[in-house]
Amino acid sequence: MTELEKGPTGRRRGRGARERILSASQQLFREQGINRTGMDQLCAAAEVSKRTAYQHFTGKDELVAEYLRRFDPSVLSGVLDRTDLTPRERLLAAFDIPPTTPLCPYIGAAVELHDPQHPASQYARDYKKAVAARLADTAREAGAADPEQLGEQLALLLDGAAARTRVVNADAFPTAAAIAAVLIDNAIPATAGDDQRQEKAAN
Amino acid sequence: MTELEKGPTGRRRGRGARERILSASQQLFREQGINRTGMDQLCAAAEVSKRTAYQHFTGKDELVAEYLRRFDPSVLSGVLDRTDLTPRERLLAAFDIPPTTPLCPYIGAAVELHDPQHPASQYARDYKKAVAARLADTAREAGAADPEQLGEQLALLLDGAAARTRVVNADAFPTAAAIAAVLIDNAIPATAGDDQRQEKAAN
DNA sequence: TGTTATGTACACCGCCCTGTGTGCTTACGG
DNA sequence: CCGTAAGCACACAGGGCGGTGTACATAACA
Repeated sequence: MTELEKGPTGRRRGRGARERILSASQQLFREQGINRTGMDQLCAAAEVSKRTAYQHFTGKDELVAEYLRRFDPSVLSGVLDRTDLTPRERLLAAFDIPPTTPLCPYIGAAVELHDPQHPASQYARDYKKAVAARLADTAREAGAADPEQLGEQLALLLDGAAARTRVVNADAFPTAAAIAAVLIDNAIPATAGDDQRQEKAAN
Repeated sequence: MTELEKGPTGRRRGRGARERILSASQQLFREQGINRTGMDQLCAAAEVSKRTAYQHFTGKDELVAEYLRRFDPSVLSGVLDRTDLTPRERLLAAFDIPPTTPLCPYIGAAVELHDPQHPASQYARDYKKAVAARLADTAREAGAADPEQLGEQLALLLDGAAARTRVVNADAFPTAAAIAAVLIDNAIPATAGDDQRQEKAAN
């Protein structure tokens, strides 16, 4: 990526600086955090002059908010939209995250910025609610008795796994997946599933 | 508080500056975060000269680490040590946190500092493991089939509730408590409990 | 009483941060 | 080919940060 594709729309004549900036943000904000990544370093990594960066974004705050908006299609939605899996399998697949992912950036942004009014914090809040809603949708599709509750529970498990992985420095997603399996099997009436019917002590 | 009690041990002749510094840390680090709280502001709040602060702590890093060490006895241990509750009730009581608590400071520190080698991060890691161990002990006492697993699961739920409460800006501990109830009832064999024996679909 | 540990007041340093001002170069589109 | 918008290089402002040096005040204890 970042191979100076000048942008899909045809506008912007030069070499797409904005894309490079956002691409570098993805990497640096994840690796180092938001507060510990200066604009100088970020512009250097993006091979963009600082002046140009501030012509694309009014300030770091706006850049951070825009950086957060670049995760939507990729992370979770892809899993929940897969049609080759049963709804129950999709819910469980949400916990099969590759061990490379360091920490949910939304949690990181909310903690680092520490201001609920910050646009990035607001977006993080919206996103988290949207994830819970999507999980609830899939839960409903899977025949859960109380889809909203199950969606909220699974969202909490995802957040817990992300946070605990960060703090303890060990992958906590398998534990979360085990809990999710119990919750899902408990929430789906016995008649709902077709092939997915193990006993609840899946361990 | 902060009424210049000169310290219980009798040592330290002046007015207890160290206590005031740590007391102010508790408040400011929680309210504003670590990175967003400068030493100037902290010293002003503690009514302590900056020079004195740096005579008590070699640097901000050491102060942060010491600040984290001031939670141990109060937060969770108190609940798990209560003898007037059954082990199962104690496990559930861990999720009855007052809505005042903003965020688990250990998660906040680990995210803000962003360096696993930082002494405060290491202490946060140790503490989180200790909490899981204590939960496992209580789980064993409650007769759980796999106490370590249940302890780790409950710890993950606590972290998830804390993180999600912060991001979504709404209390997530009731949801976590509901999950905990399911897990506990699933993990404890039917013959173990005496009075604590409801069916698993507690909802 | 005097010594010493403790705390204070205040100025100061160097660093890095976000953010700009100015003038120059490049690439695209007509 | 030229005009213009996009990008670049560089220096700098202004401020907050962590941290220190110096000289002075006070409290505890001998």
